[in-house]
Amino acid sequence: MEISTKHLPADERRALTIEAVIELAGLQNPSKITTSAIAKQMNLTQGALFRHFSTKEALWQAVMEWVKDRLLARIDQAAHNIQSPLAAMEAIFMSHIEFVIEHPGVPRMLFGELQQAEPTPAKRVAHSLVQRYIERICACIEQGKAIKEISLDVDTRSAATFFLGTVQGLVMQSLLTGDIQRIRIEAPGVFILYRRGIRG
Amino acid sequence: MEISTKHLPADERRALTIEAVIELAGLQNPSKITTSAIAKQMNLTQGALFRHFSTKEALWQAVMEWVKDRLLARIDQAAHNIQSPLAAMEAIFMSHIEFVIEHPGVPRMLFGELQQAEPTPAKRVAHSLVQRYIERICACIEQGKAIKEISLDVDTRSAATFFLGTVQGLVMQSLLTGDIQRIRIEAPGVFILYRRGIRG
DNA sequence: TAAGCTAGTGATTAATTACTTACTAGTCAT
DNA sequence: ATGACTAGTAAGTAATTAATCACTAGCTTA
Repeated sequence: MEISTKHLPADERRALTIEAVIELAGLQNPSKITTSAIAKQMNLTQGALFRHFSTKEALWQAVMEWVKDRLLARIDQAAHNIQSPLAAMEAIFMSHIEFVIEHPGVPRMLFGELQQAEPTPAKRVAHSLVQRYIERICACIEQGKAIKEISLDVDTRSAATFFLGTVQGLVMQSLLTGDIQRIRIEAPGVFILYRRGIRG
Repeated sequence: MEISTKHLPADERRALTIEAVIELAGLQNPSKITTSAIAKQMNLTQGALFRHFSTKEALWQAVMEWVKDRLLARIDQAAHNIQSPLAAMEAIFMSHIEFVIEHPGVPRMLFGELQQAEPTPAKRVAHSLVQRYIERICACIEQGKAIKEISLDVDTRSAATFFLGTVQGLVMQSLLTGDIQRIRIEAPGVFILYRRGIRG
């Protein structure tokens, strides 16, 4: 239909810009994405971007907020209405993996942003995303302990960090093989190992 | 004694340059380290660097080679003379953690380099480092299976990826807290979880 | 001590980058 | 249709970056 229309309303253009950044982040080092590259990706001139985002930093912040909202919503929905904490964690794990497969640039941006020396606005958002994510995993683990599904001598916080590290490890693997789809196949096996590690 | 001597022999200067890069990588996003910043870190003019490295890319390759040699040597030595495969893996894990604490820039550079779109020389080296690392972990796991220390229904490759991911997760945690030392405290607990996951 | 080489300086360069601006095309309400 | 507003263009700017170069200080050896 309307492929590559010029003159879009501002909010649509903003949304498209964010998507363009996330797509590019899947193809190259996120911290090397230039405003020219973003503009090119969406058939726009470079200057036009600054009509919608006052600075590049503001754009990155918007991107991280998009990521935060979507990812947290996704895992919340995945865990919704699942009684068993362990089963909820498995659902969160798998939905996170699906999210990463859809948007391979996301974990790369997250990690890159957390590395930033100065506390940029985007880093702040990334930080709060990870913290909230870990809080939710911690809550599952505590519930699991309460009903003896999870071993009491597991350190909750360590196990939650470990959970996220597992995803990160799968992402690293995909960077090595260059094949993102593979992590969908490997993920269940890796989650089994994780579950055996914390089970009561 | 000889603090900040000028006019060093070329190989000493090369070594100091590599160390300067690794130190800076612990403080800021590795892909944003400029040649000026490196020179400043070692009290040298920017142009002088190019007497020792033909391009910045060549410098990065040298850095990754330094990392590869040191890290592989470290884990090999850690596993040396340990009979039990599981104990060897624990020794490798802990020595890797110690290495990361000494050089927090290293895992950040590794991950960043693997993200590079074009296959730069540095990326090639990073790639081979990770592959060799994983091969060694795979070998331990296979040995462990042979003597029933490790469960036979564990997928060797997944478990090896998982091993590295665990380290990566701890690094991520340190980026969040800003405290590298903390991972030394958390590491043993996390390894216990890992071991429980694969134990026979 | 003088010659010869090595390593460092400091100024310069071309390319790239985020951002600006003067102008213009497209859209929509009246 | 017209006018007002919105979004896009294209050219430009200042700052930063990797790399170069002419020159020089300082070891080393004869």
